[in-house]
Amino acid sequence: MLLTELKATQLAELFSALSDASRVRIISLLIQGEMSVSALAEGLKMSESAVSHQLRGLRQMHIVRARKDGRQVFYSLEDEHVQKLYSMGLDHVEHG
Amino acid sequence: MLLTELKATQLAELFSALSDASRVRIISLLIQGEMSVSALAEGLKMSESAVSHQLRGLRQMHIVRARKDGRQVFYSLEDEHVQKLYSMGLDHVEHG
DNA sequence: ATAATATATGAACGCTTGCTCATATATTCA
DNA sequence: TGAATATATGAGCAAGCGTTCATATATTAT
Repeated sequence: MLLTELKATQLAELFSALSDASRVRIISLLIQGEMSVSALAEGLKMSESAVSHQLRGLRQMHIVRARKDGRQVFYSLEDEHVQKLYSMGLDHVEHG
Repeated sequence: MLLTELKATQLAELFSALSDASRVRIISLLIQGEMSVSALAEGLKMSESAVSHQLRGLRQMHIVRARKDGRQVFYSLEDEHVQKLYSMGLDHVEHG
């Protein structure tokens, strides 16, 4: 069926969330559970600023959610959709 | 589990295939069956050159395959993986 | 209040991307 | 052979992206 330009754009935006290695790695960590910005930065060996910028984008796409606790902010996946896309993609990359 | 940088990059490349509205629309047409470059260009109201450039990228990612017949080249999806990602993404975009 | 810590934000910069335009290659037809 | 058609390709350009660096904001501790 023919896609409207709007839906094509929305689909492209959704997949854009996973179209960068840094974001993929952020999501791979968040799949295991919520994590603070600095924990993500340390785990990924990225600057906290770079991580924060990426998280902002993911937040705006409603892919992650932020929970503030004291001066830390813990991020987690907003729903299971992206995780499903992630596993399906990983499966494709690993086997076949 | 922690992703290697290599796999994160491969995953990002895979999702990049669907991270642009033009490519999403190309794939939405190819899901219905193989199509020539000019038919794609007409259906999508894109220049044949733009379509051809995108098809080259998709070919290099092994997402589409080319079959030459006379002076036309018919493109089709190389396997069902991308189609599965596409439907899952579309599902997410359409019903929440 | 002041300092220290955690995160967010804006500007700037280099890199990539997707297009157009011109041109090249391949195939068919007259 | 020469013209017409279908696709591919390369250069160039504008827009977008991901980072760094400097700075701002919010929270906690002294």
